[in-house]
Amino acid sequence: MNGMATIPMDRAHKNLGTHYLCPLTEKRMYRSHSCGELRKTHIGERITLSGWVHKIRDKGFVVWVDLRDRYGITQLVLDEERCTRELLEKARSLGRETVIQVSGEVIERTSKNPNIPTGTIEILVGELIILNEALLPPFTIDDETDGGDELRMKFRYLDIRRNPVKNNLIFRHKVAMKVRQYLSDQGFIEVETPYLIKSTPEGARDFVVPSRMNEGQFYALPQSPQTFKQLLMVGGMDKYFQIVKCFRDEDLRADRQPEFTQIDCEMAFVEQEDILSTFEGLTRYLLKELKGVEVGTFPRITYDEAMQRFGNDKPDIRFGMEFGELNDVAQHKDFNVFNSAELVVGIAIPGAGEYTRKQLDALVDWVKRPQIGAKGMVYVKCNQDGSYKSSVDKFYDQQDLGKWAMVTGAKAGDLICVLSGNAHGTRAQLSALRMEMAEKLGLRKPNEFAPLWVVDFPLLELDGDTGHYHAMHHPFTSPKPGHLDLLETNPGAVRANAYDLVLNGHEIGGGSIRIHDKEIQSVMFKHLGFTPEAAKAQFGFLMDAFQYGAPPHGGIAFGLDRLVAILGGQETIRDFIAFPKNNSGRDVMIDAPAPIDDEQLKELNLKLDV
RNA sequence: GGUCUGGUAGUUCAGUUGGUUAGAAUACCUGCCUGUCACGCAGGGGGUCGCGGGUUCGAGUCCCGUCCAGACCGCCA
Repeated sequence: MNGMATIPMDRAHKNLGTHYLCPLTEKRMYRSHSCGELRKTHIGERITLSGWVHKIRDKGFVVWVDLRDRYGITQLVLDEERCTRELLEKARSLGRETVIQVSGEVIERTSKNPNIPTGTIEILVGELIILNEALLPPFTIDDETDGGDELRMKFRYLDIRRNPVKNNLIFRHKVAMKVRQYLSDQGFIEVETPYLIKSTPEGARDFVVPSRMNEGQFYALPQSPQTFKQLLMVGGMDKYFQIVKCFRDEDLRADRQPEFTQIDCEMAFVEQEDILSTFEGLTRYLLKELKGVEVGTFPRITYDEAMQRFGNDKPDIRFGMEFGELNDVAQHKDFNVFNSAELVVGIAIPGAGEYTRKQLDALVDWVKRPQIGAKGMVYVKCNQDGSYKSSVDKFYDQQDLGKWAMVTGAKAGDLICVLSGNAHGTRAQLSALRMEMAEKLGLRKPNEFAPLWVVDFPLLELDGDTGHYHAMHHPFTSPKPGHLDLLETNPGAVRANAYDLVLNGHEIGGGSIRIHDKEIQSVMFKHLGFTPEAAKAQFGFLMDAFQYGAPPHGGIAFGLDRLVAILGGQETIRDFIAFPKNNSGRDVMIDAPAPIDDEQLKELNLKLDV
C-alpha cells in the first residue's frame, strides 16, 4: 500500500475554483490516489492525482499524458470530443517533468496496456492544474536512462525519480527495517553513540573536526563506535545494536565510501559461538524474508584454510576452482622457476582447455598486469582424450601433468593455470585470476547466495614497511585461549577470537570477542607499540572502565551498504546510497568539500598553509 | 602515491595513415496524424571536439602538460 488514505470521491470533490478541499479537514487535497493504484474496480470514480509529467503522446485529436509518482504511472487522456479546446491545448503544451494535478473520471481503456499495473484504465481529465513548471531534465527519467554516471550524480534528485535507484533505496529501507525488527525481537536495544569523538592513530585515517570552543583541538568522526559499544557493555546494556554512520578518510572504491553505514552489534556474557549463531540467524532471516532464499548452516573455515583453498580471506564459494598446491609434484624436475619458489599453486578452469593460443596469451598478459603482478603463468590443457599439453612440456611428462590435474581437480576440457613465487603474493595473484575467470564464465550468479564464516584470524599483522606488528582487526580483540604466551615468542602465529561473515566474495560483517581484562589489554597495547603513557592517553577511559566490572563481551559489525548491494545482486554500493560521493570523495551535486571563508577559519583559529 | 581507460551536439556515442562544410541515434522545437503506450510521418535548430602549449601547409586525430570522470593497486585496525 502507499500509505495514503483513500477517500470516496463523490464526497471528496468539492471544487473551489482551482483547488480541491478535503471534506474532512477542509484543507487542500492534492490527490485522492497515487499514480500506481487505480484499477478496473475504480472505473466510474471521480479522482484527483498529482505527479510528474513522464511523457506526452500527442496524436492530434487525442493527447495522452503519462503521469508518474513514486508508486507508478497512470495514463491521462484528453480528446477533442470530451474536453474543451483550452484544456487540450494546455495538456499539449506541458513539458516533461512538470508537476501537475488533475481531476477526472476513471474510465476503461479502449486499447489496454498489459505491461503496467494500471494498464486497463485511464483518466479522462476534467481539470488540470500546473503546480510547478520544470526545466528540461538533462537526461531521461527512464529505467534505461541516456544519462552517464557523472550527470546522474550531479542531478541525483532526478536520478532518484528513476525506478532502479528508487527501488534500491526502498529495498535498503526494507533491509534496515528487517534488521531492526529481528534484533529488537531478540532483545537488542538500539543506542546512539556520539559522532564527535577523539582521533586515534591506529587504523584508518580519521576525518577531523576543529573545535571552536577548545582552541587548537580537534574532534574526530568515528571509524566505528567500537569503544562506545564496549562501554555500553560495561554499562550493563547486555545486547546493543545501532544502524550508524561511520567515517574513514581513505581512498574510495566501487564498494567503499568515506561515510558508510554499519549495523553495529555487541553482546555481553557471550562466547564466539553465541555471536556466530545469533548473527547467522539474522543473516538467514534476511535472506529468507528479502530474497526468499533458504540457506542451511553456514560453513565455517579458518583463515588459514581460506588462504590455502582460495588465496583470499573472503572467498566466493558459489563456485569451485579451489587451489591445488603443487610443490610436491612440480619441484622434482629442472624447472628452476618452480624449484626456487616458496609456493607452486594452480587452479583448474572449467572448459577453458579449448582456449586458442591467442586467448592463452591474453590470460598470461592479464596476470602480468601491474595490478596483479605475476611474473608469468604456466598452463596445462587437459585434452578430451586424457592427454595433456602444457607450456612446460620440456620439463614435465604426461605422468607429472596427470598428478597436477589430480591435485587441482582438473577434468578433460579444463585448463590448469599455475603460478609460483612467495606464498602470500602468489595466492593473492591466483585468487584474482580465480575471480576474474569466474566472472567471465558467469559463475558469479547474482541471485545465488553462499554465506560462510571465516574464523581464527591472526591477531597481528606484520607491516612490511615498518617491520612492526599491528592489530589485524582492532586492538581490543582477544587472543585465542592459550595463545597469549605466543605473543612474546611468535606474534605472527597468535590467532584471535575474530571472525568475518563472507557473502559471495565480499566481507559483509566482521567482529571479535573483546578483551575485558585490563591487564591483558595492557599487554596487547604493549605489543602494538604503545607506551603505557600513550595507551593511557588514547584509551585510558576504556582501561579505567574495565576496572569497574567489565563483563565478558564480543560483537560484530555489518556493512549495511554492501549487504544491501549484494542482496540486491550488485557489486557497486553507490546506487544503494541516496547521495553518494564520487571516486575522489566529492559530492558533485552540492560541490563538497569546499573552501571556507577567512571569517570561519579565524573563528576556529586555523591558518591554511597552501 | 601509482597503473589503466575515457572526455566530440542537451544526452549516449561514431569519427579510417593527419586533409572539403565534424556525423548517427535520442532529446528538444514546428507541422501533420481517429487509441497511443520506445507512437508514427515530415521539417528544423543545436558543436570552444575538456583546457593550455607544441609538431605540421593543415590537428577532433600525433606529442607534452594539465583538469575532470571511472576501474584497479597501495591504503581501508
